[in-house]
Amino acid sequence: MKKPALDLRIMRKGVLESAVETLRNAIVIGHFKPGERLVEAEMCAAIGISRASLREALRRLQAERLVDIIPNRGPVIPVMTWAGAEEIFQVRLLLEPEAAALAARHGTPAHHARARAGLAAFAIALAAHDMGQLISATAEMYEAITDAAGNGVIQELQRGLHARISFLRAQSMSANNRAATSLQEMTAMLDAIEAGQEAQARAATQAHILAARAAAKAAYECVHPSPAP
Amino acid sequence: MKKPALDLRIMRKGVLESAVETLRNAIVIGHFKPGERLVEAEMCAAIGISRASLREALRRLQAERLVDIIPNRGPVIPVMTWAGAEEIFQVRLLLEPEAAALAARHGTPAHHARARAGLAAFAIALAAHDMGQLISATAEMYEAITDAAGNGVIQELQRGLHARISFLRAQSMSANNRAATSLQEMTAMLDAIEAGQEAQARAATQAHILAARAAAKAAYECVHPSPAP
DNA sequence: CATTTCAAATTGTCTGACGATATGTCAATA
DNA sequence: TATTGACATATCGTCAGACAATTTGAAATG
Repeated sequence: MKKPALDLRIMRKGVLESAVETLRNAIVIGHFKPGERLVEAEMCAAIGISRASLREALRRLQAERLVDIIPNRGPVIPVMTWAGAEEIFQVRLLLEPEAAALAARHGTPAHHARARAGLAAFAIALAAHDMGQLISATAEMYEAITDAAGNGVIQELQRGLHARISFLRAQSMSANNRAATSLQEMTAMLDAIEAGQEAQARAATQAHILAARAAAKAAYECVHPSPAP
Repeated sequence: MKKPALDLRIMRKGVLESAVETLRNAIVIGHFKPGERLVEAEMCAAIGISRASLREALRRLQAERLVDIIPNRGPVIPVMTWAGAEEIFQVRLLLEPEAAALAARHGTPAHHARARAGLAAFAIALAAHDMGQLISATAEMYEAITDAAGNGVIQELQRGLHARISFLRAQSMSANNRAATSLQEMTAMLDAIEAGQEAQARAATQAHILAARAAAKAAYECVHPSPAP
């Protein structure tokens, strides 16, 4: 009994783990511009870790497709074409309605509460125009839903897909009043899930994704003015 | 003009990249037992690279869920429970029939040829009882199909899911004469895809996955005799 | 037999180094 | 002027070695 006793082993993350989270968050939030290079030395200094550790972190993010590591050029924030984004929406269209249906069938009150909390946070962030919170609240809500669905693989894939289009989401959210209608759609999803109505949950989720895709496309084409050489 | 001139820059993989492939292959083939620890020092010696490089490789594989890295214990081959495998089949059931349908719609003769070649390799490997070739041939065929489908995200996810259950497949293939019937099912898939019959391609793929799941379950329960404490 | 203590094994992280590759600069040339 | 070539700089790829922290198995102890 020589240890400080109060070390409940909770939250003992190593330098590496924190670096991954820090970087992932920075990328998802949009702190780096697409195409921007991440010079290793600079990152080391910024985060305060050694190059070896940083590179390990980058490998993880590379596998998550959150950074591109170009041989002999180093890490780069990937540029997302609209075609690429559309592929992701296409997959979301396959996964998430199913997840919603599963959640409607297997969800517990605890899950519903958590999802509602996420939704509430979303509403608050919406009023506060806090883009960062908006995104993390969305993530939390989906986390609760996929948790309720009971399929860890879907959850994991969903997480990855969302991360990849997060900055697109940020744009489409800020543009228009997309976030407001998004709130309504998500509310409909949760309503159906809580009511245990699988078909309706599926439909609501599908509608939500389609709307999100449309908004994202609009936002994308706004930022990327259709070029003509 | 000091370089060997004939180095068209094609195929210039670094130590790291090759290490990832080597390890991934070894794991997928089943060269390591589930739960087995991968001691870094040993791996370095075996592959012939530095610890730094090895750890970077392991991080990639960790993100792909092909190794578990337990804090202060190091890399471990993940143990796949049946529940986990079933989750994967559930997701495959969502992705692959759709991919087959897309392939039926967009596939070109070149794609079909490649898929057929993969299938042929599968048949050969089947006759030769070469498990390794059996797995890589399957992978090649699916690669061609998802390529034809034209959705890179589906392809990437599919690749990852297959890798994860590959060793399970190895078991179910060897057991029974699963591989033989599998060959028939895959032939049916390709037939439908080449004929451009979307609905049929979807159905055939679904049937194939369901059969594979059943076989995998049988094989799993055979290896893991239902325990009773 | 349960518990404590200790030493070996292994990981987490850092530092420093060196060749290889890419990219920008600038002069020489057609 | 535009193209080419040569050089310098920045950065990456990879390695070797070191040291503290942690896990773990075994010996020692009560």
